Amino acid sequence: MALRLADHIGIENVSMRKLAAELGVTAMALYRYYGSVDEIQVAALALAFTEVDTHPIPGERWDDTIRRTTSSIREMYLNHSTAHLHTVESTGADPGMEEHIQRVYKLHEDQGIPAPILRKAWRIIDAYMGGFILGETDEVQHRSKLPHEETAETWRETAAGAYSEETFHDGIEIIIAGIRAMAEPDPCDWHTPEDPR
Amino acid sequence: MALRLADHIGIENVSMRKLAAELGVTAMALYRYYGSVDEIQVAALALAFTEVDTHPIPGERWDDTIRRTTSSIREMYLNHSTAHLHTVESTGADPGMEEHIQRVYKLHEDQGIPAPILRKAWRIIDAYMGGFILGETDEVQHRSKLPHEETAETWRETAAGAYSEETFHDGIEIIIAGIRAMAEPDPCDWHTPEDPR
DNA sequence: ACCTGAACACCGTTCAAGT
DNA sequence: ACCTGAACACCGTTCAAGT
Repeated sequence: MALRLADHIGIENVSMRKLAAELGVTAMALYRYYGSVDEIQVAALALAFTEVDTHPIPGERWDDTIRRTTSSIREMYLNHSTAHLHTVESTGADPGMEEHIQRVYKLHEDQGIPAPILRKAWRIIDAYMGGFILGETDEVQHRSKLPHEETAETWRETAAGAYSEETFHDGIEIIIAGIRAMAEPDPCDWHTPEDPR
Repeated sequence: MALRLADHIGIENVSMRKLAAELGVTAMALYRYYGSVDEIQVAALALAFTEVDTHPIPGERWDDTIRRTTSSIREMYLNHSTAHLHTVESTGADPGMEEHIQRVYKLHEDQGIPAPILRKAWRIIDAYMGGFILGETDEVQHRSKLPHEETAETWRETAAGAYSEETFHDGIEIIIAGIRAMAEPDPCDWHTPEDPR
């Protein structure tokens, strides 16, 4: 499959010809199933997203759901860091990605988060995740070939060590705090309903 | 120059051969000045970043500095939205980008923000900016060719309208609020010093 | 010093042709 | 229905050769 090949050589190097060769077939045969090489890329990305933990946990609080799902997404990208999935330009309009977005959205909707809060929270988390993953996978990529000076200035240190699990959670906590501040005076005790049956 | 050509055809379509033709020269001549096509891309990105407003304003408060510089970066990317600069993979290690990072970092350092606060704030803002710009420029790109259904479900609406000036500022405000919460009980009255001369 | 031409090893995609 | 071969119009990059 395209994702396995991407793990080996990077998604940007998955060409019609190489993928076809891997499948023991000619490149042109792939056009029966995918319209272009970009379509194969977003299909591989959507497949990777099926590995993300988005199942509902009865009684789970909304902020714990955010911590769990965002961590799972980050881990998925790290697991496939050699595949450079962050370089895939997904419009979000393709069916595989839509399914994932819808699943997470429903999770929070069912928790009873008011729609305007959810909208704003969604947007900032989406942007933060995208940026963090972009930066972190790039850094994982280039870390080894950096000069790694001991006498680095503070600003350089900050820019270079910008990505780690701790940093990721710091950001998520800041955002959760910001959402609480935004929702005031709502006590924010939204949570996944207990299993009704 | 490469940036002008990128504005016309998109940076990902700026090839050695096309750029050389534009300059009335052969593609191979460019290798005297740039080692590869990727080098030309980050040079174009660095050039675009010189358009960003990062000058110090005596007396300006730290949060206003954040609002000003982040807005300016976003506007720069929007001004060059046809160039798809967000697709450029910059390691941050190239001289042009380093200069920009250093300038903004010093701005906040001179305001007296404590180093640990600045580090955390920098990281989350960097990630948020990266993700927002990635999402917004992609959306600007694909907006016209989306189905644009009137009967869209809420989740789809949220994902689609995720990027606008208002949304951008909402996110920045949430982050600023989060930084204040993180710094407590510090009153956070950091600001650019008055001109000493 | 600076530029060129030809070449190499690739791409994505189309399309008529095969079974 | 599904796959192939050949072709087209591109790439980035190398390198010996020109002035």
